[in-house]
Amino acid sequence: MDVPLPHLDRPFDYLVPEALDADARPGVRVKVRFAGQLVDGWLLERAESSEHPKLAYLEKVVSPVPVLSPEVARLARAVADRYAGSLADVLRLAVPPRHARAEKAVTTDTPPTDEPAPGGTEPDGSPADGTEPDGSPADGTAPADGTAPGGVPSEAADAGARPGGRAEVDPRGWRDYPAGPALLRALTDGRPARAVWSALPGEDWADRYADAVAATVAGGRGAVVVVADARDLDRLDAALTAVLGAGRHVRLAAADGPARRYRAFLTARTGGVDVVIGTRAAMFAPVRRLGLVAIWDDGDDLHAEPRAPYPHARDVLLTRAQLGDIAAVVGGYARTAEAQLLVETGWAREVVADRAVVRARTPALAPTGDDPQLARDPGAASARLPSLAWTTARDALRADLPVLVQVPRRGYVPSVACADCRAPARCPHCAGPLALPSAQGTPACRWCGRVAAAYACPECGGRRLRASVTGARRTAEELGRAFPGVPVRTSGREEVLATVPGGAGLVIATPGAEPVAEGGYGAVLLLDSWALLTRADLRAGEEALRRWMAAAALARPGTAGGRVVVVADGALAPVQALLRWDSAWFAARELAERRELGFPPAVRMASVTGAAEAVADLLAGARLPGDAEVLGPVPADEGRERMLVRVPRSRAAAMAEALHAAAGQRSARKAADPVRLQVDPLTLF
DNA sequence: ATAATAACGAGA
DNA sequence: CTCGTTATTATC
Repeated sequence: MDVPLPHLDRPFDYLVPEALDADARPGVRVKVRFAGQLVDGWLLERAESSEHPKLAYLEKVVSPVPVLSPEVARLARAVADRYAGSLADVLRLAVPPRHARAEKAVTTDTPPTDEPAPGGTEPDGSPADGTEPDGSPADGTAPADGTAPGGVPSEAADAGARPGGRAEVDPRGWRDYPAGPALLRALTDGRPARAVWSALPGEDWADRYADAVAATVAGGRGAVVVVADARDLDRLDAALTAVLGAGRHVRLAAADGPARRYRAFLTARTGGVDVVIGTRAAMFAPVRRLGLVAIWDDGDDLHAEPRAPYPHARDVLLTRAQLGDIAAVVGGYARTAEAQLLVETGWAREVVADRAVVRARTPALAPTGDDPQLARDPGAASARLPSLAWTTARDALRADLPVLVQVPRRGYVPSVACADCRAPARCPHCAGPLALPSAQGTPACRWCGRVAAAYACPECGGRRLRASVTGARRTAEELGRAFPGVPVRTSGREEVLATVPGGAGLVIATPGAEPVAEGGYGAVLLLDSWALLTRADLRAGEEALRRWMAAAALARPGTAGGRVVVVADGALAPVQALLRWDSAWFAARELAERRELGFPPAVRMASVTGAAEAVADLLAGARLPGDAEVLGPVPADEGRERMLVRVPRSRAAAMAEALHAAAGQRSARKAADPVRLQVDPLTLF
């Protein structure tokens, strides 16, 4: 039933009239009379009998095309359960709106097929097992030991284990990673390998993903690859066309428009192609014999769906892999704490290069203080640039190489940090972030609301606090004036450049919009790091490192003259991780810290947002697990407030179910005030 | 929205 | 105890 009300989140039985018998197959859209009115629905299953005494008849089959495949139906149910949401909400995300003309064009003579994936997907079965995608138990049972169910096999272990002379695929660039060739072989052999991939600087990630897809296709299976934005999609699209040839894959992105999107969706659904790439709209793409799901740059917040129930592309893909014995690759230049958890629980193996290879590929990286007084060079002074940054840029331009300058976008909420050592100020009680309600006010926790009157910095004992963030844009523009005669290009919100030519030139870009330079940049300057590092966000450090690595990865190797200057204190952990090009180290540290503080992904959290009484009402009705902690309330937008519920990961399913049931009780008695439920919200503050 | 069902209370 | 009325709940 296509109604999002949580108390109606279950199947309903209807009689199928004779006339609709042929068309009424599982997966079609239908219209039924429900509570006196016609509503849209999904035909999930045909059955001989029903428990229900008096049934109404199906009103209409909207289209005979069974757009909802059994695999996706099962996935959608699992995703709804994980995120305390309704199946109808997930299906709205999973199946794009129907476009009649596109449907006519695609479904001329290609009937959809529903063979289960070789891993054994049962149509309409209950969840395969109680394991979360990261290998931790969903409830109670002991965690799996080190033997990963589908880790990347070692070279020795799988020699000769391949079924009858399957095609070999050239591992190409995957040879740079010791576990790379084995990963590709596993994909070709149809084994559910699971990898967390740390890409080398300068790596052509799109080519590597194209290789992985080609290996999967060579083994007779299909693939879904999700990227964050249109630019990454274009790049992957080109790489796949080069490797697979044209017409072997489709792209699925909301930005491509309703008709093209639905056409691509149907092409995949009807088996016209076995490979779907796209933005997060593609995470539910129906693919025959799905053998690989992959995501690039899983730390990008575009991977988080902004519509209920707010699923994250990485988690949807991992759930998908888990349900269907499907291989999974989570890749990026930087590693997220979530990916690190997959590695540490043994659910996935890491695919990383040896340190020697990393060193050979990495540009020369250096930190510099952000004190412009030190700048002796007149150009540097006028640009308010640290001397090292200025000379590095000048040298690259003299060598006729392009220079990339990364400048954070304006508009970050300034958080409060220690004025002496600049450590973010955290609540002594719950470790939430402190904020200043007014310029002269006392700092208060944005989580638990407690006032931290006598705050003392745990790092240095300092008692003074400061709010950071300085004018970033202006610095970058002045930079252009510091190098007269050099062409300046900008890439940002309005206009995003995909590539720039190889000669001398300045490129000023906001994070995520850095163009690829032909031959690589001679220098990359990472400015105003404080704006990134002091953001009031749990992921500030991780996010800063991710953005720096994405920019630094575009520089030439140090051996070819590539240099990166980060204007930040070299002692800070994210800066250290950048200098050593070791995001695995940082992710492990980050995850350990979050275990300590009780933050995701070490625990599962949910936020409940709405009018104060509504939030209290929902939580009062929720039969939460005994070890659940309720934090808050803290003020949210528009006079609403927010509470956080925290449980150990082993109680995640129970918490989601309890919250969904409580929301159901509220909607059943038509409680007017809406309450927003978010499991693993992207921002906790 | 509407029908069923449960709850309630007045009158036989 | 029964019937009619009203609140509640489920909605094939």
